[in-house]
Parts: sequence; C-alpha cells; structure tokens
Amino acid sequence: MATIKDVAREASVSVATVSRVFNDAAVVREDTAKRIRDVAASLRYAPHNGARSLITSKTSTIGVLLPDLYGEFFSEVIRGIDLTARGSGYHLIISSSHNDKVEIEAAMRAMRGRVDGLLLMSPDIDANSLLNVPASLPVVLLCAPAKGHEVDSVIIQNFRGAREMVGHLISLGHRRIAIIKGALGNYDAAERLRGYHAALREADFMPDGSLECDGGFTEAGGYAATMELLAVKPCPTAIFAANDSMAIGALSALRDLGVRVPENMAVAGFDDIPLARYMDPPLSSVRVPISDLGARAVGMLLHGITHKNEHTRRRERVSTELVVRRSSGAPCDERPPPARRVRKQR
Amino acid sequence: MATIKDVAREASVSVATVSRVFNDAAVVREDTAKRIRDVAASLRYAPHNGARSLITSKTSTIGVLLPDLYGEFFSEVIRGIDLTARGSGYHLIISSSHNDKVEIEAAMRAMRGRVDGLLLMSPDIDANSLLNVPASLPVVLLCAPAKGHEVDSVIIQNFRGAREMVGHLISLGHRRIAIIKGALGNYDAAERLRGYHAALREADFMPDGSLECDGGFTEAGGYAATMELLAVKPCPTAIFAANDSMAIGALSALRDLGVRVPENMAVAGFDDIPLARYMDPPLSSVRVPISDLGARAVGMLLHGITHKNEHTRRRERVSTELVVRRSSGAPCDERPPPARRVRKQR
DNA sequence: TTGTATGCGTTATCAT
DNA sequence: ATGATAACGCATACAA
Repeated sequence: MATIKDVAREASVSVATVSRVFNDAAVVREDTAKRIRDVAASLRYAPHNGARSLITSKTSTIGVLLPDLYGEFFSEVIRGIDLTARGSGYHLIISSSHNDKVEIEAAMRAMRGRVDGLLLMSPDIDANSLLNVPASLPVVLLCAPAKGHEVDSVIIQNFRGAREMVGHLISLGHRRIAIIKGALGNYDAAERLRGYHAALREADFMPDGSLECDGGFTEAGGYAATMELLAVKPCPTAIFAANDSMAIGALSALRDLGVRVPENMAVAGFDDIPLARYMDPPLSSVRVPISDLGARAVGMLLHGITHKNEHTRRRERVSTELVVRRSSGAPCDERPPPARRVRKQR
Repeated sequence: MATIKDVAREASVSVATVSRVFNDAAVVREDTAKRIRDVAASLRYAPHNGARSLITSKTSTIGVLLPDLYGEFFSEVIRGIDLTARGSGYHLIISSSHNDKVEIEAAMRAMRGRVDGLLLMSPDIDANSLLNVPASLPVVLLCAPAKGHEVDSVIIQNFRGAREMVGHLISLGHRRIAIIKGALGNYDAAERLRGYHAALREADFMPDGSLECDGGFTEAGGYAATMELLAVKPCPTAIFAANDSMAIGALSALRDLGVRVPENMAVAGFDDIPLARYMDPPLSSVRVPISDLGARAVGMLLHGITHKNEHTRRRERVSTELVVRRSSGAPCDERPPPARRVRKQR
C-alpha cells in the first residue's frame, strides 16, 4: 500500500508538500499540487488515518456501545446517530451485545485511541463503570440514569408518557389495565412501570400484581405475557405494553385467541416505531422521536468533544406524545393514508 | 490521558516491559508484571489502538458500507455481522447513507488505515469503483452483482425465491398476479422481478405491464403501489411484493380499502423479516437467513484478511425458502405460537 | 513556495 | 528478564 513517501518520491517533492496538498492545499503551487494529485491517484494513495490521528489526536470517529441490536427501535436510533455524525464528518464504530458491566468496560477500553467520544446505551451502566474509561474521553449516556450530574445524558420522558397512556385507557372506562413490563433492570422499563403505577394511583385503583407480566421488550415476550394475562380472573380489559414490539406480540396472541381488539381488549404500546401504524388495528402508542434521540445524543457528544474543558454536564429529556389509533378503542386522532418517506430503502 | 511512558516511569521500568505486560505477558516476572498492572490501573491507562495498529498494521476492525439503515432487514444484517465479527475479536465501523458512486468511493478512502477489510452493500457499486480502493484491502460485496469473479461476494437466491413464490400463487389458481417492485437499479429488486417474470412465463401467462408497480422497498411505497394496483382493470387477485416492508404497506392499504386478505386478495412478501409472522393475516414470504447473510460475509472477509495472498475469489449464494402463511390463502405450513428468543432486548 | 526534522504512542529488534 | 532504540505514516514548526 502506497504511503506518503512513495508519492513524494514519485513526484519529486518532500513528504511535507504532499501532506500540504492533502490538508491546507492553499500554500502549495498549483502545478506541483496537480502533479502530486496525479501521482497520488496513479498510486491509489490515501492517507493512513491511523497515523494521521496519532499526531492530530483526532479520530473523527465516535464509538457507540449498545446492549443489543434487535428490532426497529435500535435501527432508528442508529439511523439518527449515523445521520448526525456523518453530517459533522464523523464516523461511527458500533459495538453491541454488551450485557454485563465487565464486557462494557472491556469494550470501552478497546475504544481508546479509536474514537473521540463515546455514546453509551446500556441499562447496566452506572457512574462507577465510567471511572474505568480513560479520563477526558467525552461520554454521553443514552436511556440510562445519570445519577448526579457527573455525565451527560439523553433520556426519554418515560414516566410522563406511560402515565399519559394509562390515563387515556382509564378515561375510556377501563378499570382493569394490565401491563407487560420491559426487561428487568432496564431504566426505561422501570420508569414506564412507575408511570403506569402513578396513573392507577391517581384514579384510586388498587394495585394488582397479577396484572403485571414480564415481556422482556420482545415480540415473543409480549405474546407469551398476553397468553398469561388472558388467564387472569377477572380478566383485564386493556393491556399496556411497555414497548411496541411487545404490543405487536400481544396483538398476535389476541388474534390467535380470537379476542377482538379493541372491542374486547384494548391494546397500547410505547415508542411508536414506524410499523405501529401498519398493525391491524393500528397501534395506539406513545411517540418517541427515536432517531432524534440518537441525533441529540450525538450533538451533545460533539459539543463535549469540541469544548472539552468548559463543557458543563447536561441532561436532556426528549418528550413523548400520545398517539391514539384504533387499538385502544378511542375515536382516532389519525387515519390518513401514510405520507411517509418514499426513499429508496436499499 | 496516560501513555505507556507514564506507566513505565511510574513503575520504574522501560516502556518495552510495559508493552510486554499488555501483550505477550509470558516473559515478564510476575511481581513486576503485577506492579505494572497496578500502576496502569491507577493511571487508568489503556493502550492507544491507533498507535498500536500503526506498527502492527492490524486494526482488528472491519468497515461496513451500507446504502441505508431503514427497517428490520438492515438491523438483522448488521446483527449477523456484529455477532460474527466480535466473535473473532473484530470491531465494526459502520457507514451508511451512501447513495452514489462518488460518496461510496470517498467513504472507502476514509476507511484507509482504520480497517483491515471492507464489507460493501450497495446497488451502485461495480468493479470499477473497487479500483479506487487501496489495493490489497480485502473486500466482500453483499447483495450486489460481482461481475466476473474479481471480488468476493455473498448474494441471495433472489431469482429462485421469487419464482417459487409466484409459482405458489399460480398453483393456488391466481391468474392476474401483480408485483410491487423494489428500488430501481437495485440488484435484488431486478433479480426478484426476473423470477416473477420467469414464473409467469412458465405458466404461459401474458406479461402485463399494468401489473408492475414500483414500491422502492418501503412500507409507504407498498401502500401507494397497492392503491394504484387496485385501480387496474381487471383487478389482480394476488400481489407479490419484492420485500416484506412493502407487503406490510400493502396489507395496510388493503385493510383501508376494505379488501379482505386472503379471500379477495392474496399477498406475499420477500425476506421473512421477524415481523412477518405477526402480521394480520400472517404474511407468506420467502425466507432469507438475513443475519446469516451478514455472518457469512464476515466469515469470507476474515478469510480474505488472514490469507491475503493465496485467497481465491469466491461467490456464495444463500438459499431461500418458501414460507407459506395465511396471507397467500393456502393451507398453512405454520401456525404455532412463536417460540422465538425471549432475550432481553434492550 | 518548499524542505528538514521532530514527535505522536506503540511494538519489534537487538542488546544486555 | 529487562532496556535502549528504531521503525510505523503522518503533520507541523521551523528553516531556507
């Protein structure tokens, strides 16, 4: 592979001049610049980014640590991250499937020297883990509790969104509302459960543990949880799933059981993934601006990278919005033919 | 940020010894090793991977270039890639939204010095573009035509899968079968269309251009295309969508129009994304082992990286499988409660 | 406008 | 078992 030296030799100039052509081309004479560019092209030369970043101490890359990669939620988050990052000239190095603290810390160390900052999405992370990351590496936490304010974070307005959705179900007359909970130990899951409880409390309903099922945030989990819930006596009349994947699993289970939605069972989800409106019946959900979530985290991270020193810790909260569709049984906000992007998908 | 020198000084050893501890720890005395590790921990030292790869000329990273990031298909591919790559100790640097040749080539150059190999998924790529990548960088093409055999590639058995699905619809008695085509210029889209044509030809059906609509591989595109198809006279009795996203859009459109599936319109998709079975009715599709696709591409790439010289170009083809569910109107292969992974999703 | 020389943080080679 | 030092490929301060 051709190096800057090869180009310099071939073009009869010094490496410094070649370097200048590939950076501040301004000060080099046009004809020599052209000659250098020609030689570089013929040699298929491209600067070695590793070497370059060694001296500039800039990688133009941000690291993204994820727990997993299933489903539309993640692809939307990554999309938002990717768009914003590359819009600012940054690359993305993605590492997923980190389920415990040890793995995460190892992954964080492995990022040293590869990235200018870290985007961390993990229910298992806490402030202590961050102590193991090389200091001075900017970090933004995504969907995780940033205890204190020692680290930047972007979180979803889970509590309010869940409370609002359950309040909506209550306002429709439901008295026995079940919840399919998200993954254990997950921050979003815990907050959404808290919102559910708050709404019930505000309506003076008695809490009922038999109406709370684990669903692990997956379709299959939602399916299984629904099967369980239908066996509870007296039967719930509404199911609030802590995310859309589980709600989709619930719809599937209810269909298999011959339970009509929303006539005999109201169903609601959370996240409002793109597919929610394509369900039958279209799924009521709590809209989360998913790709925005990623985009804002990147924005915050880039700010931290640029203003490393005078950067004050901050915590952003993306707001949610109730989206009522047919599955919850109310008159609908929305039933137009979808006017979404019609871009080439792949 | 602490460097190897800081650790060496603090531990009163040379940098060479520190380096040995972090690599071939075998030859260093246990007590000095421990001292060095302690110092490193207290300094929060982690080796600088950029510097390391500069001299080892290994990055332990593979680059992934994608055209886009929408939908479940991509997240599944990436999942397969990620799992296989990190299983072999490789990181992933992902770059998407590359829609034309110029962008792709720029992205490829930007990868120089960051990656040991490249995974390329793009309808717009051809052999010429590859000439602009620094030679000796292994490349695997994903879902793209590798003209000749000058480059490794993994492709889907599109033609056969599509022909089989359309044949299935024909065997159910359909005579007017519409197709919602994928994105223009896309290899998969073209091959699936070719399979559709082949099946019609084999049944001695007259080709009918009014039954072919563009859908761009998106849900919204599938929705819009279906609206158009329903206006065609005489009306088709079956719709074959070139991917599941569009099929889901089609189901949604048919529901809005009050057309019953499969009684009044059979629908089939392609890819068999995880959601297909959760549709109402469950979607007949052509199963593509999506995450395998990514996994095998990585395997091929790693082989190319390891055996750079004696690596012969190869071309793998992942096979598809007809999955008949209710949407196509046939007696079903499948209708069990889903027994899928119930792992924590996030 | 261009060239020379130094150093970024690490590993590898050769000593000791 | 450990140390000194030369690379790796590049950008940049300083000279010319």
